[in-house]
Amino acid sequence: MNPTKADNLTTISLSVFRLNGQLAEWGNHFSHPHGLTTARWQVLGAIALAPQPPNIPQIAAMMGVTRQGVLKQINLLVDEGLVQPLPNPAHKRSPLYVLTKTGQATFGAIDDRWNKHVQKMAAGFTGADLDAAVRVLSALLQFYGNEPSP
Amino acid sequence: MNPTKADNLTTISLSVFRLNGQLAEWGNHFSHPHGLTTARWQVLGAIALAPQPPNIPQIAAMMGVTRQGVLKQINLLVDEGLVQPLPNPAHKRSPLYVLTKTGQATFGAIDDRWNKHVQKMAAGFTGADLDAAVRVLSALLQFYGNEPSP
DNA sequence: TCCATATTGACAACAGGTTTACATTATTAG
DNA sequence: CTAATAATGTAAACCTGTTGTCAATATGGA
Repeated sequence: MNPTKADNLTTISLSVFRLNGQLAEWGNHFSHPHGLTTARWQVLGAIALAPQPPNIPQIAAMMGVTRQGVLKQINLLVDEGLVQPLPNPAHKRSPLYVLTKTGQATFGAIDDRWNKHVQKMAAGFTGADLDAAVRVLSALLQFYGNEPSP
Repeated sequence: MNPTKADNLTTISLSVFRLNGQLAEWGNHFSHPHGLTTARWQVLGAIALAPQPPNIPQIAAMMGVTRQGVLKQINLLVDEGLVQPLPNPAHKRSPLYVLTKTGQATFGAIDDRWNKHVQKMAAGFTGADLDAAVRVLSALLQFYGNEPSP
């Protein structure tokens, strides 16, 4: 008998756990030539793609993690010279963060490689399947992001 | 302009990271009344659903994590009386693990609740979308599980 | 049988993240 | 303006998982 819709939701949940681990490991290898890890790459991306220089809580909100978690990576990225704190005129204790010249070059290079990678991968999928997967994952994010568990 | 297939793959990748965090947190709440965490629940499930009592490396392979990671949870589950080591006739140092009476009752109860949960959730999705999502995630698992990153 | 190899458990060190807690700074209500 | 409240940075403890390392046990080929 075919899997029910409920069975598929279980499969998807388990796949997310497993794929998270695989993606994080793959990302560590992928970003290693640039001197990054998956975590630092994501923080770099959050800063690079923000419409305005963000502070730490804004980066955390964008990534869906806690500000304390972001803090560790930010401090490392500042030490490494990829990210630079700007004085925040609106909040003396909460600097805004921007990429340094080096940070921009690094993120530009890895983002190019990533885009080439997904363009290659995309050939293996139909547009309809990818659209459906985006719909399903977005709905799950919406649900589990708001639902106070029973 | 509509997102390209490559854009959707990027969206899916970021969604997996974020959904992993949300699911883990939700699972901690969901399993808390049973005295479990998401991690222990998964280990319990791996043992419960194995066709034969597994040893630690087999559980790790089933879950896609390292045997050392499983070891920590197993030792806790044994201490809590949910899991029991059996002497392994085929390998003196590698016991097989089964659920205790308590472990079976606990897993049965939480698995029932989970199944009720996904059955409710399933109403919000079309069968076609869920099938497509399973296809996409399975293909990604296949790819990232085998690909030595460039 | 005996030895090289692989498997496995165990432990330590590390990475990434969360929670808790506290001090400092902004914001807002009164 | 002042006092309560919220937001933020910072640090420490913990959870989960990884890698690296070692010792003990199986396994298989000579």
